[in-house]
Amino acid sequence: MPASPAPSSEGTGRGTKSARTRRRVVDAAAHVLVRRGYAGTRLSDVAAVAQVQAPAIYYYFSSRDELIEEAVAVGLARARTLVEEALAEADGSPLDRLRVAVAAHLSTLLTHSDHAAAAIRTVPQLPESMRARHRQAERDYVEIWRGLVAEARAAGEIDRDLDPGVALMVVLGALNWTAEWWDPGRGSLEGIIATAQRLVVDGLAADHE
Amino acid sequence: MPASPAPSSEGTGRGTKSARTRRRVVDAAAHVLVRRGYAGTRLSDVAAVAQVQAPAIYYYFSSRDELIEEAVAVGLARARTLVEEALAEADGSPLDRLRVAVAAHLSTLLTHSDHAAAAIRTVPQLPESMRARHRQAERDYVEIWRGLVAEARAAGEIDRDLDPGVALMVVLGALNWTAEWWDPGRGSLEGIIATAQRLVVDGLAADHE
DNA sequence: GCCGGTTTTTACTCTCGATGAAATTCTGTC
DNA sequence: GACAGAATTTCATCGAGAGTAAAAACCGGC
Repeated sequence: MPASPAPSSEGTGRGTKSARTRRRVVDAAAHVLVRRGYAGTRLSDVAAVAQVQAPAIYYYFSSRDELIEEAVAVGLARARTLVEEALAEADGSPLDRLRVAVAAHLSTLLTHSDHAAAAIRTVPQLPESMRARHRQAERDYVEIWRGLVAEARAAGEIDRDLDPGVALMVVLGALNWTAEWWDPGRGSLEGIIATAQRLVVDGLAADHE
Repeated sequence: MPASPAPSSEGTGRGTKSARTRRRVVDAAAHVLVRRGYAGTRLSDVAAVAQVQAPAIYYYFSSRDELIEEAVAVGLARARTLVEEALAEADGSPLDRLRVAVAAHLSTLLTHSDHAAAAIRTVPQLPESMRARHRQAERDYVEIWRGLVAEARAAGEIDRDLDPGVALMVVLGALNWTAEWWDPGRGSLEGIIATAQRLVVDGLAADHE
């Protein structure tokens, strides 16, 4: 992979130089992970993106897997935090809160660097041990959503005929998959969010007659 | 990857022994592709699943990439064929036809071996040259869906406020992502299909008051 | 039970990429 | 302006996995 200028926020942030390099490496790992998958993520590529020599990575991480695991974990944590923060400020009906979560999830996924995307799209390829450690975090995140759906359902705002568990996964799928095709050329982020919100809410909403 | 009994239809089918071995290899490739991604697909693993020695693969394919490309192409072609067949028999409103397509797409993705899933989930990781060749086929497939949405829209059955292109991708995402989490333990295939149909159609449907 | 073609195997090469180790350059401190 | 530690590099090792080559096993006629 040809060395490219290095994506997003890198190097710019606060902290010691060392801390910034470290962040650059993790960001680069996420960047490569999203495009090449777990097995395809070569340290040499990560290094090129982060603008260091490959062995330098070992100053910060003791193995390739450790780096990858951190990149993935950071992504999920970030998504979760942003969604929780957004929800904390949201009042309104349960369906409104769902709308807020949809927006937060999408904007994290599509703009906040490649971390969230790496976390979400790479997981299935991770070796089992790593995946197991990740699973709990994943479950926790889905739990937030499950809660939202449950509230909405309790409030009678959700179609009774839908299996809430399945419906939730279908909805999350719709959101997650956007990372697969969206780029700013395909329409504005706001446009996607609006479309997704409408689709999700109308899809879930209790019968409309 | 420990040699496992070999998935689905393999070896069973019609044709000369040679043809059956070949099919087994392609099926095995799809099987591994789905779980490990493009870079993670080792011929030794494919061979183990197909129950041959790794070099035997070279009797049928001249390179690893050629094998992978075929596995992916077969998957997409299969999905397309099944959806087209299902649509050919479907009458009813445009939204009904969409429902039919949703069912066909999902059942291909979730049951007809790993091919379709490999085709859909692996593509983004493929090296550019291979991907380019695949892109056209992919576009053709999406075109079918675009047509369905357009018809429904023309018939006034779809919410005018939705951007049809974006909405379609969101819908396809919801369907494609199911391959990421579904297994028979999570509910019946029919259950998923029903939920997805409802969600998709209600999500797209023209305003309901 | 022998033969030419087909299919599969065993034994071997070659390259790439993770990682290790030592050498080198920075950086701030006195 | 020399020193201790931090950060990073260059050089070297090593195993894994793609691909090759030649030998072996299999298979349907005869």
